[in-house]
Amino acid sequence: MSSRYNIKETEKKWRRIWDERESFKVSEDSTKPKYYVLEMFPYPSGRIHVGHVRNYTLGDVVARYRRAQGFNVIHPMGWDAFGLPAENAAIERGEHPDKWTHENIDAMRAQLKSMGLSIDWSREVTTCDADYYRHEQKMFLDFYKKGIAYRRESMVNWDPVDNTVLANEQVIDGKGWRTGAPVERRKLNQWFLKITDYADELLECVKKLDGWPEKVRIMQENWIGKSQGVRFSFALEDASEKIEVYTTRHDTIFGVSFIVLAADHPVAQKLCKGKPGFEDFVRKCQATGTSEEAIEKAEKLGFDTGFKAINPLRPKSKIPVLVANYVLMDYGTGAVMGVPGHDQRDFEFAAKYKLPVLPVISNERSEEKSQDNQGDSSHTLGMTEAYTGDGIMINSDFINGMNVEEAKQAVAAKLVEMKIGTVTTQFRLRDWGISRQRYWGCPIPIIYCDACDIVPVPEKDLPVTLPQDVTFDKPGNPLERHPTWKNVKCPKCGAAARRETDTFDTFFESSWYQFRYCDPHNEKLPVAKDRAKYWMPVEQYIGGVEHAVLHLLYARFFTKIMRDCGYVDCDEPFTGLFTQGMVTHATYKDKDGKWLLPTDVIIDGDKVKDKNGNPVTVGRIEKMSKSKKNVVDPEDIMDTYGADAARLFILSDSPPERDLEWTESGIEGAWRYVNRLHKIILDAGNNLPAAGAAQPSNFDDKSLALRRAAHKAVKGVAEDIESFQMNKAVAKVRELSNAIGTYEGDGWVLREALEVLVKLMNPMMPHLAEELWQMLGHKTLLVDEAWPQFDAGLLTQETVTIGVQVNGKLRASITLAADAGEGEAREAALAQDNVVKFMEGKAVRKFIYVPGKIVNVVVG
RNA sequence: GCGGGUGUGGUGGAACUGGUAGACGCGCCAGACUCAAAAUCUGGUGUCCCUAGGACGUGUCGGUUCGAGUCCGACCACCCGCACCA
Repeated sequence: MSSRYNIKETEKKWRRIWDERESFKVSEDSTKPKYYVLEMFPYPSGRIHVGHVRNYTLGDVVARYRRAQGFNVIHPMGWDAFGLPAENAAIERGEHPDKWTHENIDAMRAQLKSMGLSIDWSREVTTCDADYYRHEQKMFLDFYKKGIAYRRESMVNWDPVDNTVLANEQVIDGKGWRTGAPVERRKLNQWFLKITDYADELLECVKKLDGWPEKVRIMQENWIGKSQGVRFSFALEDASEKIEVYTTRHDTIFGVSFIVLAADHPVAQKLCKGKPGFEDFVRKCQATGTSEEAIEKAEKLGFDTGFKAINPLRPKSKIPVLVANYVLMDYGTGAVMGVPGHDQRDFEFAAKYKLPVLPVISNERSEEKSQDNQGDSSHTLGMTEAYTGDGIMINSDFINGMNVEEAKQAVAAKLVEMKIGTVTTQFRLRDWGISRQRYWGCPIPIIYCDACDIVPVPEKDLPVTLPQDVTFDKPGNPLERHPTWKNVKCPKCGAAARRETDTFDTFFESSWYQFRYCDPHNEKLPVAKDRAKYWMPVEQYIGGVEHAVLHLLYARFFTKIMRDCGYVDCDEPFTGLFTQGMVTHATYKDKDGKWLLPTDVIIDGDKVKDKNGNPVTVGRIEKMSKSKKNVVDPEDIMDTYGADAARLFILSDSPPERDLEWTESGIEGAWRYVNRLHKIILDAGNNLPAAGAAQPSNFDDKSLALRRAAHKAVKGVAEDIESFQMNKAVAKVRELSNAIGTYEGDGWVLREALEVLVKLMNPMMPHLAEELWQMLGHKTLLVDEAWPQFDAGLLTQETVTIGVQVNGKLRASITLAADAGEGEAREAALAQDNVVKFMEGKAVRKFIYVPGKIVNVVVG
């Protein structure tokens, strides 16, 4: 007869029961308030990692808690199944992406199920299946009809050896990851969605998303980057071309000392045609990858066109025109006015190419260094950086003496009056490029015909499915070289035509899956309008901060264009958002400097060795990654300690928004606690009155104290879960179980406390809670039980102990009635020996009493 | 480079809107049980001087306040994102 808790069997048993009773299957129910809990769906890489466990545990706590609160909770799961890793697996191991992906999904589904998540698996979606992606092909055609989707040229990373497009991730130090060849920027015709048309709405709405973390809202606002500025042109001295620039710092127009153009700016191309060295320079510019980071970090390079531009407000001054690698044609006008005195990037460029610095805003530093600079200085005036703050305009003609804001107004007015400039609003946000030159994605339903140009695939021919017979033996897109797939007849004229061989960016799939879960088997529509109306928006979305900008912005945008195409009646997909931190682990290296898995390391006190007894170096605690081998396998963990212990540990130590350090001792501690809880109920079992027995008429002090603890926990745990402070919720559950563990007294009170405990721990450790609920004699399932109610009368304290300070330093503490007045507090405080001692006989100058908080006696 | 964040004992963290810093864990120490060990249970545990008590203490430096982990300014360290990884 073992009384020990059989974790594996018990957990399996409850999962089977939930499954049999379809406990988590939901449908629309107008009698109940709905609650939509969604975690970012996983990419099916093959195995779940601890980051997934954290994500889905957090969501499950919320889902189970809301369900106990009486909500009709929808909590679905699916697979973000298109993407690069499947193609890499195909290249490396010869496995077909479809097979590889579906096998991974099966493996990961089993792993996720073993976590005991309260998921409605009947709503599972897989984005690489045609019954999912057919709907986005239809939506794309609608976007095209409405002018939201369009085609234009844009830059990609090009590997000149493999003759293939590289993802930014595949560019390492400017070189292709497989070939090592220097990457080039190359122009390609690609599809875009006009997210810039929605910039204003996306900006205005994000400001109102008060269920989102402030930091994410700020990041999105900055990403959209609305600015007010002026667009105007510089004429050239010896050429008829004009150079249009956009600037938000038109106040510094008298400080312009050069103009820079993008290498592929039409004016640059024209002016420099045939100029010695220009072709080389353009090639050098194109040698940087397309990522903003790479461009910003690259050494600034310039090429003098030899031409001079004329400052429209100071026609006498002729300023050099250069071509530079830090200006991009995609941004603004592809030309920038250089103001090295007041822009750090321009300053660095000027310092390197010995361009003059003309300070036009006075501040302490510039006043010392430039007395009366009239605009022909040829040095940096000893300045070490640009001055970007406010100040008084100097060396600036009619705006001298104004501050920055006044100067902006005056210059803008002047340029408008002269009819050479316009005041404009500009966004940093660029249109969303959705074309990918890859096989494993959703085909773009477009046909190119020599006669009819761009022809949408007729709706009756949807979905355009991926051909299965593809090979990955050569670099590049297999669709491109498929013998038959791309050759079709033009739907309009019947002539020979070609399919688009690009596929969608995988952000396309993840931009609307939240809708698909509401109606996952609908064959006609992405989602029926009324179903979306019932379930949307998502009350609680949970995922990593790494998605703070791109995925979340695209999903918000997609919701708005689906709305405008008549699919749904929803403005914002996610009203509540929580961004979790990473999971980290210590790193280990053997004596040869090779990374070691935590399971290959033996820690004995402060000695760390490998399996052969060789010393191991313990490195920094870092984000779990395969490359550093500092990973633990959730399946191993759940096998050894059970899902509840894994869930508990994930929740207990760190606040969810911060990084979580996975430790062996931590998971062991959680496991011990799971067993301890089981033992507490087991020990109490026989001494308890039956469930539902009558409440005694009065309680002794000990009983009252336990009741207080239980009711306080009900309130506290609910508050903590709602504010996502799961670590505090766990601490409160532990406090309650500590109080129960030391309690000896009335059985009714003990049962009350135990039942509260079991209900409070249920969202965190659902298998154990269900088992304990049964051990307490209940026939119902805990998943169907309501969250306990607390008695507010048990939460108020009659007396409080507060600190007494003398001149701000704590000297004593006093216990007072909670509603004691200042007189009582003063009397009690001044009666304390230690208070008298530190007053040193001096008079009370000020007496501060904050009821329930503190007394501060100020003397001297 | 630009944008966003984090920093509290040996350790993960707690501290409500400025009011007794260290809840709850992990680790460690001591005790109980045991022939012994493991497991379990009980107690202790910021540092220093150690005396009932005191001094110091929330990344660093400065400020506001009767009172600062919390507010303000400057700095340091580390982390995340940067549009084709998802």
